[in-house]
Amino acid sequence: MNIGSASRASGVSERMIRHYEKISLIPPPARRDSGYRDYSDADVNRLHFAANARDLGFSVEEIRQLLGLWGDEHRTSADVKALALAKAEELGRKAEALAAMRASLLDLASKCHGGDRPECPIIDRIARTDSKS
Amino acid sequence: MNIGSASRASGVSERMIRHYEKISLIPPPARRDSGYRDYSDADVNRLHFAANARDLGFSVEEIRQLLGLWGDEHRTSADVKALALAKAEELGRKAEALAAMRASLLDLASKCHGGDRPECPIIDRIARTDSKS
DNA sequence: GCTTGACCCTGACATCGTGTTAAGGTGCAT
DNA sequence: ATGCACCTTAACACGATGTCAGGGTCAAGC
Repeated sequence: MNIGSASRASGVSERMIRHYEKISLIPPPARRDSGYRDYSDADVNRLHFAANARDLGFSVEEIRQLLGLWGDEHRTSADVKALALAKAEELGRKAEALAAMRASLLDLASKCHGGDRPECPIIDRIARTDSKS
Repeated sequence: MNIGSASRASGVSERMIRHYEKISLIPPPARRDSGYRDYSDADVNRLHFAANARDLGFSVEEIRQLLGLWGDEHRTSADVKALALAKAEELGRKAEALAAMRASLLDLASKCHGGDRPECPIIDRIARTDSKS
């Protein structure tokens, strides 16, 4: 299977397939005489696994860990669970940070009449030297 | 004022002050005979404004817009409010996406006993070809 | 056989915000 | 005058991805 088909079958762009190969996230596939990459079904499954993990917010290095655990006879489900919970906590922290920024902006906006005069508490607040609200 | 003092006074790292100058986010400061950058209080205020906006989650290009509005005699507070509300919405969308990923992970983890056996619904789910839960 | 268009190859540059490091010049206090 | 803290520019790196350029390959239709 050529890279284009593998890309469509796995949901990973051609660009990223080549990238994952370069950083050894996936093993180099077979090559035809022409030099074209030739992917097996197992290769495509691996790519699909990576795409799914990426969609769950895992970084490339974490995907590397997960790929190592995937199909490892000696893995324990505790290993995987710990990874998932740690990632969940990290995502939670990021989401909270964004929500806090959003709340600050909405608070500022609520104090701004929004008319065509220049007075604007948003700008005033951003310009303040004593940073905190 | 040298760049180190300006950095401490504004909360922008020296690295980023030079970067902001290179991308014309801030005007080039005066130079001493030695070539050292020499910042005025106005320069520092501008940097501080940028730092505050950055902390609120604005991108460099958005900070450029805000700097244009800051001190613009003809600005309307509606301009600024629209920018703030658009940014708040964007932050909200990002936060929701992270929260959704987090929920998926927690859901998977709750179905994983976490013991020392290899059975693991997390891995099984990530490996599935029909992506969606 | 030849052309055409779709596909593939590698390599390089861009993004965004920031860190780090290297190799050198300056300013000031002892 | 020595040393240390500070400044200068420039370059390379991250992480994940896009895009472009300049080429080779393959299969189908003429």
